[in-house]
Amino acid sequence: MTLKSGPPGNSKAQMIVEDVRRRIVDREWQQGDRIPDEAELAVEFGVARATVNKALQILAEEGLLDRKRRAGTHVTVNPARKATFTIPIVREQVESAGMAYSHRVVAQKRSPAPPEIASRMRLPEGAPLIHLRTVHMGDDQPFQVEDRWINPAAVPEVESVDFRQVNANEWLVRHAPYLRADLTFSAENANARDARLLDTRQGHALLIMQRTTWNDLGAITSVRLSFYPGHMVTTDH
Amino acid sequence: MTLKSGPPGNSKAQMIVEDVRRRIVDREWQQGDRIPDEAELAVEFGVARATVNKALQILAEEGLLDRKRRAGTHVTVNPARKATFTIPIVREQVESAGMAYSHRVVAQKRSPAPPEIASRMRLPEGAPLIHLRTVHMGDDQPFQVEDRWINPAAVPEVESVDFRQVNANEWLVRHAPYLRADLTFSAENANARDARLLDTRQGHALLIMQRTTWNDLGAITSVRLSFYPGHMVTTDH
DNA sequence: CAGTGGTCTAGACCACCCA
DNA sequence: GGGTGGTCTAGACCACTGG
Repeated sequence: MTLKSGPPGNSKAQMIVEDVRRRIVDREWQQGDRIPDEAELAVEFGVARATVNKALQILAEEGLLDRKRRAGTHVTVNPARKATFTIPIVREQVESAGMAYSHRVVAQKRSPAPPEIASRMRLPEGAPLIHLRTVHMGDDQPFQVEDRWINPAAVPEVESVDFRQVNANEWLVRHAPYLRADLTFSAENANARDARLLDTRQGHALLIMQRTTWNDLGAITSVRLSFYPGHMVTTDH
Repeated sequence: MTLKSGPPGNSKAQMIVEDVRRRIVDREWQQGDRIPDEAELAVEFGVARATVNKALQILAEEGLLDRKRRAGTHVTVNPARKATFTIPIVREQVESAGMAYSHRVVAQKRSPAPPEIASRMRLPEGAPLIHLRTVHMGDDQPFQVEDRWINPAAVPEVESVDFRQVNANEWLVRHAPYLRADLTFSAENANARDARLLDTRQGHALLIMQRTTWNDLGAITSVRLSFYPGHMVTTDH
């Protein structure tokens, strides 16, 4: 068999990905089955082994295949598949919804790390940090409350920035690339301050996204985003 | 320069990934800068161009680099980076927390698709579906409420399964591989039924995860998971 | 149109690990 | 020990697009 030229999957590797995925979805190859090895598939598809290898690695990353040396390639039994989503930049998010973006810094001060933040950033309790609280708005309606801690030890230039004038989110994105990030979703009832800042009722369920980033000097920033009630976060397609 | 053999990054491509990422984090290459082309880097690192290509493609997928033919490779200006997380299997999640898993099917019946579900599954309103409501428990405490709609048109075998005996989550995972999935996070105040099933107060903020999957025959299933208050979902590292 | 990334190939050697 | 995937290479041709 050769690759069907069908409604193009573009590259040969991509076409093999789609063909193999289809065989799995159609249960032609069932969960747990061992599939032919790379050399056989290379002959079947009429391509080099490296091309088959690339395709199967993509499917393995997706979680559809399990690959082991000597044991061969098997269809995953419990395909606990992965989802990806893009970490949004608030301003772009607001503007892509057709609204005018603005933000307001509610508080900015130096402050020693409280226990919870220190643990999340893996810093000693009481480490000197900068604490910011910002409201992000679309068409002057509150959209998201940002509660951010920044570690000057990891980003020395931050000392001289006035975040009342520059959006912290974007300044950090441009000046402090990170190596590693943690991201957590949860839900909380709006407390009095959240409710006031978001212009909503106390007790309303809020989607909370917490993110901490690190570079080689340590934690850069830890931020807790509270979204306006009803907001949804969706994975990429 | 050749690759440092350092505290192994394993493969050459992976070492190049780490070296380039470090140059960006150290701001040796700044946002917007054009970096040397593949051929130059291949010489610098002492490897074949294909190896550099693989490394740079990984960094481009991560969102750190922008690559265009003829224009070359640039450091992304707004690195809206991606996060991935693994879609959990409830039972494994409970058991990995050291608790005994059990589940209870609260309701199972055939039911025409209500408007919201039909739209989410891209089916005509009123399409014949199977509706399941299940409570998942750890050590006999409610952990998650699952509200699931299954489309027999996409998974004919489902007609003969008794989900009181078999966990729907796992049965589907094993018998109905999917091609595409949607995933959405939001927060809602517990309604009376959620509160009763989760053994908590009405109004408590719940993290909601909604997922819909498709194969080539159409939507397979759409499920709405309500987590016990305080639950967090975290990305992979 | 020419420089750059995208992809493929044939071959090679290696690393792992099951039998 | 031997079969399998993991990776690399040198070279080639192509596709896109910026100058």
